[in-house]
Formats: sequence, structure tokens, C-alpha cells
Amino acid sequence: MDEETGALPRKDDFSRWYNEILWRAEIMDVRYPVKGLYVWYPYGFGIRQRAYTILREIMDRDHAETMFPLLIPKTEFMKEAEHIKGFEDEVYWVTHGGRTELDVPLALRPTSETAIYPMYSLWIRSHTDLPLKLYQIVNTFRYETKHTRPLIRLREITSFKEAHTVHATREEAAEQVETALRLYCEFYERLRVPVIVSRRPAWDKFPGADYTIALDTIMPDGKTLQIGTVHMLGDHFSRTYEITYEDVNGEQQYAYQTCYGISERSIAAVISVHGDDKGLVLPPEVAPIGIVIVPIIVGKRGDEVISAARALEAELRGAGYTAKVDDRDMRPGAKYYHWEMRGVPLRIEVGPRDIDANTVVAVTRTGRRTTLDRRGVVEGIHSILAQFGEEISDAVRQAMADRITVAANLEETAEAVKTGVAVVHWCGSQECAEKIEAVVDASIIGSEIRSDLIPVSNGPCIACGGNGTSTLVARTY
RNA sequence: GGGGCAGUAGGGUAGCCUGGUCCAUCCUAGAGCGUUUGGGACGCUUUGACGGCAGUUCAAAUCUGCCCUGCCCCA
Repeated sequence: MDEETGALPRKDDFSRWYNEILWRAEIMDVRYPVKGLYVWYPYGFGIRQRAYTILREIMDRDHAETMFPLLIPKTEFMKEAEHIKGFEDEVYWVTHGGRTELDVPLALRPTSETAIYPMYSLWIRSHTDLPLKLYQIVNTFRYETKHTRPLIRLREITSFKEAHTVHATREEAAEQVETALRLYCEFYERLRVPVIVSRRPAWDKFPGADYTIALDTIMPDGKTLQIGTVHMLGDHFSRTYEITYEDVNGEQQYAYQTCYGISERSIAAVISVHGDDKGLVLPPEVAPIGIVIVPIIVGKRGDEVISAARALEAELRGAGYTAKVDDRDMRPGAKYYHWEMRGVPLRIEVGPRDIDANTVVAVTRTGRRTTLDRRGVVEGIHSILAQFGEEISDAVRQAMADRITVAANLEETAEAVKTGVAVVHWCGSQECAEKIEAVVDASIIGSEIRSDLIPVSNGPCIACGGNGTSTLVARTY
């Protein structure tokens, strides 16, 4: 009778579901009065913090974190022609200091190549300075003209992790591209977000790059979301910014570079792939609250139940969990819904019955209920959460597999992209790409696919019949 | 980039065409009191709004213009 009470829109109405869950689960407040800029609620920011702690941990193995300025002088920004072409329509310019017009306008970084590389030019003298591998996590600004969307298409990206590496040779730079892909795949495994790696077609590569390899996930509505990119810059920027080094023979050489980035789209992916009709489902590693303890207060035993809950909370915190007793004056059921909306992986109920039996009841976010002996409760929880993590990994992997269809011709492709991703043979020509994109109303995502969900092969191009290779076609965000 | 629709309290809505009688209403909104608590409790009291700026007018949520913001469709 009350099933409608407080319900989210169903997840199969993904667009409405996404908009609502952002505020209902306290991730972002979209009411900030500037288009394309949104406010992180503390809870959403907690998810971001945990995800980015993982990202930092992965990056820090082989990179150093740094911080470059937000403002870039126009004179530096305008040096690399292809790069400019790719970004100039999206740049915010600072033109005044107070009431004084600036001699040189300053760009709010849309990405930081042109801020970083002039400094790299000063820093790099010798082959012994290489390789150089730095990254920063910063906000960037892009004057998006398309429909903005929280976490996905922003005018201020608040969480842009960008890495910039410099190498002595093209081969080393190419190897770094592969290393970066491995790091990013590991990051998304930790977030339990399945990804497909592919090489972007030439017209869709990063402006100023030789080639771009990207990570995409598939959203519940079947559109792909690009959640990581790795760019081989070759020597384009080093020639522009004079990044040279003296090699072992005493000769000046241009360096080779890569850059790669991940943004808060990673958070959008976690929310979107794992969530369900009841709200968020968070992997334990990114949940700001890993375990919520709900005291079941009946009759006169309230104090006893509360102190049992607190003792459990202390024990779980001691074991390294972020546990929280919810002692608000609400019915237990209301609390269950509250924490389910926020995706807390595990709920523990403690009531008089449990105290008497020396047990606790543990319920995962996906509804698996276990009665645990109060002694050894930490070990029991450890194994439940590990299993929960595997369970949601398997579920999203299966959901992604179900959205991938191998299509042999244009008709099948058009049908497949209505609900997911099509894998087709494509010859690589732009003419055929344009034909395919026009007929099926979707985009060529990439070829040289790397995904254990997708077998790749050669075959006749679905547009021209010539030699083709496996290629992803999908609607995109 | 083009087109359409919309913005009323924390959230959801009515009112707008036909300016005034408007003290609007509902809620998983807030505050307070009491009774409650093993899957969304209940009663009573109470708080709070017409996106912004300008204009028309005796009078604007309502009409006009510009701006801001959001949603949908098309390219």
C-alpha cells in the first residue's frame, strides 16, 4: 500500500533516477545558481575523498603529486595550434584585475598542459632528469555549450586528476601509456566499475595528441560514459615548449610525453552502475560509512540496547571500520530506508533479543541477512563485506555483459545501440564512420578493444564491406 | 548550435489566460511538546514562498521586456 512512499524513480528511468539520487543520497546539491557548477554535500564529498585516496595510493607508487596554478597566460595557452583549436571555444578568460584590463588575458585552465610544460622546459636539462612523472588533482573550467549534468558534464570539473609524464624516447612514452592504462584499470577494479578500453578514432583524440586510448563504462540506459583517457603526446608539445634534454652523447633531444586523466565522472560511474531502485549501493572501500548500527529500542531496555550498540561501534572502529550508531529518535524501519538510500554496505541491528541471545543481525545493502555470534563479530563482518564486494562486482559485470551485442550489419547495430553497445567490424575510414553514425544514430567509440567481455576479430566493414576490425559503437554521454 | 516547456516555502503542487477576495495546499521539509520504536509511527502547536532586475498600474505570483537557472526534443 505504501510502496510509493519516499520511493526514487525506478532506475530504468535512469535520467530521473540519477537527478533525484544526487540530492536524496546527499551527493550533490544542484541548486547553485551558476550553470554547470554544483556543490558537493559532505556525504558525497566523503565518497569522493575515499575514491581519490585509492587513486592517490595507486598514482603515488610511481608519480609525484604537484600543484600548478589555475591561471594560464594567453601567450602560453595559444602556442600549440591543434590544442588551441580543441579548447578555444570552451575557455573562460580572466580579462580584468579589479577595474584594470590585463595586458595579457589569463585563461582558467581547461586542462594544464600549457601551464605545466613551460615549467617542464625549465626543469628538464639532462637525460638523468627523465622520466619525469607528475600529477595533480585540481579543478578545471570548460565553458560547456552542451547540456551540463552533475558529475558528468561540468563547467567546473572539481576533481580532475591529471598526470603529465616526460620520457627520453617515443618507445618509453608508449610504454607509459600502457602503464597508465593498467593503473586506471586497477583503480576501477577497486571501485568495482567494469570498463572497456579502446583506442579513439583519429578525429576524437585529445587535441595535440598522437593517439588517445580511453576507458568507458556502460551506464544503465546503455550509453557509454568515458571515465578515463590516456594520451600519447609524442613530441608535439615538447617541440612547442622546447622541452629538450641533453642525451648521453651530449646532444640536445626533444622529449616525448604522455598525459592522462580521470575526473569525478568516476564517482558518477560508481553511483550509476551500482545503484538500484532503493538508492545508492556503495562498494565498502568508498563508503563514507561502512557499517551503520541500528539499535532496536523496545520498552524499558533502551539504555541497555544503546550501550550494547556503542560497545559494538567501538569494537568495529577499533578493527578499522567506519561504523556509526544511528541513535536518532526514529523508527528502525525509517532508519533502514535512510541508510539504504545512502548506500551503506552493511547494517547491523542490535536489540533486546540479540542481547539475550548474544548475537547481532547483519544485513547487507543487497539484502543478505546473517545472524552473527556477538563474539568474533569482527571476523564475521569481514567475510560478509568481502563477499558483498565480490557480489556487486559480479552483478555489474554481468549487467555490462548483457548490454553488449555483436552486430553484423547496420540494422542490427541500430537496434543494439538503443539499449547498449554494439560491437561491429569497421574498416577505419572516416567516410564509413560517418555513414555508420548517421544510420544508427550513435558514435564510433573506438577500436583495438581490450575487454574480457568482448572477443575481437577481423571481418567485413558494416558500411563498405572492406577489411575491418572489431569496433565499439554506442550512444555516449 | 536550433526549437519547445518550465521556475511559487526544504521538496511536490494549485492559482496566472481574465491583475485586487490570496490567510492556498500536500509532504518521507524544519522547530516544539507528548505518546511511540524488530521495515517508512501518530496527535497537537508552529515556521516558511511567488528565480532576478526593470517596466506598466491606484494595485503584480498573475501583464511586458531583459537576464539567470533547470528539463525535454532536434543538429
